[in-house]
Amino acid sequence: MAEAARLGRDFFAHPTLEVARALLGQRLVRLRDEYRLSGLISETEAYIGEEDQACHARAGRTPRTQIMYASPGHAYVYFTYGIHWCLNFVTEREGFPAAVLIRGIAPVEGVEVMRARRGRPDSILANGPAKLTQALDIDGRLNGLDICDPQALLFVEAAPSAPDEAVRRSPRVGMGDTPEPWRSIAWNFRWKYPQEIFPGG
DNA sequence: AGGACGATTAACT
DNA sequence: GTTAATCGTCCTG
Repeated sequence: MAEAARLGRDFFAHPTLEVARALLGQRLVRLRDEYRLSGLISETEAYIGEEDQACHARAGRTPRTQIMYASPGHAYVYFTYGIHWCLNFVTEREGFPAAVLIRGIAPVEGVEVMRARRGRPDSILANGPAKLTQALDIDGRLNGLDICDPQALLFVEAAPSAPDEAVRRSPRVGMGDTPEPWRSIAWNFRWKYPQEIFPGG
């Protein structure tokens, strides 16, 4: 089976809500020396501009948010709660801070390695933003990576998009004291894929 | 310089 | 449902 095409910059150079929706079903791939880890993206969330009071860029350009102002197709990997790493892909255009948070994947390749890394049941191997980064060995070393670079060891491969009837939209998770309308706006996208194919989604 | 809190998770009761 | 873990980031003074 030939390697599928990596998604290029054009895929990410669109309105963030469109990119977040289009990513459902695409294959997130992490290459290591000896093996390949991958999964189909099952949940995403959009963070759009300095006005979005849930977006890290609400504070403007800072050392942390600088990468969100880069050209689309860059990885924004941030550290939170003193423990966890979360993965985003920069969208839209250079100079405008926006990104899609990857919140879940359905493991496909390297499941044994993910099991070993996570030490948890398969049903909850990678169904959370900080779970998938642990399963795929993604951390701050990958912050700022251009995932459209053909040499990159983290990228997204083209795959059939999730069908419309299986996509659900809801408010973003973990909004805490975020003011309205940002707290309740439905910028979370989830693929309700068949349980019999990928338990735990 | 100090403190509150976080785009979370897992282990409790 | 509640809470600890654990520290970078950002805001206040």
